[in-house]
Amino acid sequence: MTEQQRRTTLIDVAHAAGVSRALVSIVMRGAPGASESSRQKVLQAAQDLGYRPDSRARLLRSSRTRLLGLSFSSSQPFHTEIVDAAYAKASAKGYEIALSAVANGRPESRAVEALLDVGSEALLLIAPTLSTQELTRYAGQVPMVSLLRDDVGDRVDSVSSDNYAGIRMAVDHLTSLGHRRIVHVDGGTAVSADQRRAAFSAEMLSHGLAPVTVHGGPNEEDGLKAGRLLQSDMPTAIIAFNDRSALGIIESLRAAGLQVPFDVSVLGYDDSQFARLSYVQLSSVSQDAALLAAAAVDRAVDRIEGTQPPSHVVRTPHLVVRNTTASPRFQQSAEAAALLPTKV
Amino acid sequence: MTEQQRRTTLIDVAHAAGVSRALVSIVMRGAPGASESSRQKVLQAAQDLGYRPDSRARLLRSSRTRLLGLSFSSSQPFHTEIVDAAYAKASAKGYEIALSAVANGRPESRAVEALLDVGSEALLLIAPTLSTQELTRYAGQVPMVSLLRDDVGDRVDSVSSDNYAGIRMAVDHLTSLGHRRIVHVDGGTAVSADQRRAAFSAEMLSHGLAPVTVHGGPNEEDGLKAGRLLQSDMPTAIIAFNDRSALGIIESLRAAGLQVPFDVSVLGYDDSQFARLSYVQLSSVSQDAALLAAAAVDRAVDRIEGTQPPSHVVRTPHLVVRNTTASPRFQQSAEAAALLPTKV
DNA sequence: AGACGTTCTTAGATCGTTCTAGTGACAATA
DNA sequence: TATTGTCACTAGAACGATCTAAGAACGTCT
Repeated sequence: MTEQQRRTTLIDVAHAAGVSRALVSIVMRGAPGASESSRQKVLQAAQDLGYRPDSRARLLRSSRTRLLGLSFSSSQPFHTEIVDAAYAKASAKGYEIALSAVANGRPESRAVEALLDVGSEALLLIAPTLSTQELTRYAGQVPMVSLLRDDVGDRVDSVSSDNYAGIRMAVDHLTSLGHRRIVHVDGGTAVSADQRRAAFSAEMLSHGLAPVTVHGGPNEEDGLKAGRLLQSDMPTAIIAFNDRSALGIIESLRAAGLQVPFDVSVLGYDDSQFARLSYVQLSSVSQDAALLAAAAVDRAVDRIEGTQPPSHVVRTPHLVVRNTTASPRFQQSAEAAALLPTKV
Repeated sequence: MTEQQRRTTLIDVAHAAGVSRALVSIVMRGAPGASESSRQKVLQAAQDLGYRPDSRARLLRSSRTRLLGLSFSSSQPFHTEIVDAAYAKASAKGYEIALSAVANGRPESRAVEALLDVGSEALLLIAPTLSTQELTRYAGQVPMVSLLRDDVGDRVDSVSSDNYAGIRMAVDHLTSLGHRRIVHVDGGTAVSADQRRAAFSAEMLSHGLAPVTVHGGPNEEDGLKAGRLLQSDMPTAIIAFNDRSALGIIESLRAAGLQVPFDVSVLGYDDSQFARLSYVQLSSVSQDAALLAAAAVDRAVDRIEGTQPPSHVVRTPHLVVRNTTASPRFQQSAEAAALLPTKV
């Protein structure tokens, strides 16, 4: 048979079980008000017919889809780590996740509208690039939670990681290792890049150090280019905008015959899969994707089920020290020198 | 106002424009049967009220969602390249894409059912791991297209890349460079791994060479481990299961002080983003994600809109030679030797 | 026996669309 | 003038679920 068989509906099940539609509905959604015997009868019939409730019809009537819309950027592996964690958390709370990717030629607004069309009860956006105005407009239709970005106005929830704290940890870590010439390869126009750049400047100044920032971006090639630029005047430590950039930077150092961390220390950001690869072992500032995602799902569900106002959750990241950061060479010799009596 | 405003519906627009629901419906879906003047009136009213049709209701009635379900594995960057291309193609054909990820703790069946619940008219599965039986069962409900895997029974469409041809190209390329000791680091239990392993054996034998295969897997760590195993008896060329594995292999060679491609040639598979990174420049067998995705979307739409039977499309991959393959050293000296008069 | 309270069950309205089968109006044809 | 045809428009029934309100059935208490 080539033709697609008609979908089995409540009515079919009701017929088979010899009861009314309404009773089947009650049983299917586990509502109270059905005797154990008829419950069994109905479940059996549903099972036999392979019945699956039609979520469109269900939603149309009840305006509940138990669906959370999640938009992410397909080119950012770190985003997919958040996606994974969000799935787990949502499913634990009895929600499904509808995914929509932001890709080349597919702006965030398209992604958002696709998610709304499909019936999402709340929207989670990873590092949204929409203007606060646009976000606010969408937030009128459905609760919205922004991940990794917190300047989203007061109608939109946000769950983000404290970029200032993260950069502070990074700088503290490196200075405590003895580094003084530290460069930040920034994220260019990426979300959070401004905050991290500002945080870097502030933190370096507070250590009495010169904050040198070079232009970078969110991926390997950006890091590679920035690394080449630094060739002529190499610092002893580099704080990258993220792990991918850090990989590019490390590669440029390798090409220049420099060893990490012996000659130069490199610190990433995100603590993504890359960082954990056994041959990379990148020291990195972890935003903990899983916790971030879980918090965002919690927020979304709270907003859907309660009447709480939007809130802004900021998590403090933590530092994961692996094998790409160490004391600078000159520092070691300087320390050695310090052990000697000072000859004026 | 904290409360969520009620959705604007056809009725609201009809009121505002002073016409009937039905006419608004006609205008909104661009159907013939409305005068230009009232068309304008309705569009204006819809615009003013910010009306967006409710796809659930629309679908419920018309059983058309113009939605294609696409499942992918969140941990495979190559899959997200396909996702990107599928979005572009689908949107060109007037379809939206519903995404569902296969992740840790989220089996493919969950992903598939989520896509069905949301109203997908056809399903595209990237490298499905479901049994042929299960696939066939789902295919009874909705057209299904398998990507990158072709042994899916005759009820399911498939769009795949010819693994035999791909491996043949790989082996031919390396042998023509002069390699004779070529090892395949396989994909373990991954989809397509069997075919590539078999193809490798067949092709090597047809060249009169010994087919040596070592156990690997689909990611960097797998490649790394396999590379270490090879240390004791290093071939002159390695064909990896995919690019990620190739990266791990290269890393293991680097660690052992071997240079690619000077000491050992390494060939990847997929021609993914990784391969194209300027500091990697991996030679690789390209399956051309964009074309594969486009073909799969075409198939799905054909199945939805026509009554064609399932078919199996097999595309021939092509080789992209970059900087990780070259003639082996000993071969060069052998060639040099060949130039000399043979001393018996 | 009748009134009453539970518990189980059902009819019918409803959600926001699309679709079928009309109704009117107006021009063209006989 | 009556008939036919076209075109713009509309009323009302779907679609497959949920939900409300009300009807059976049954036991318990006066």
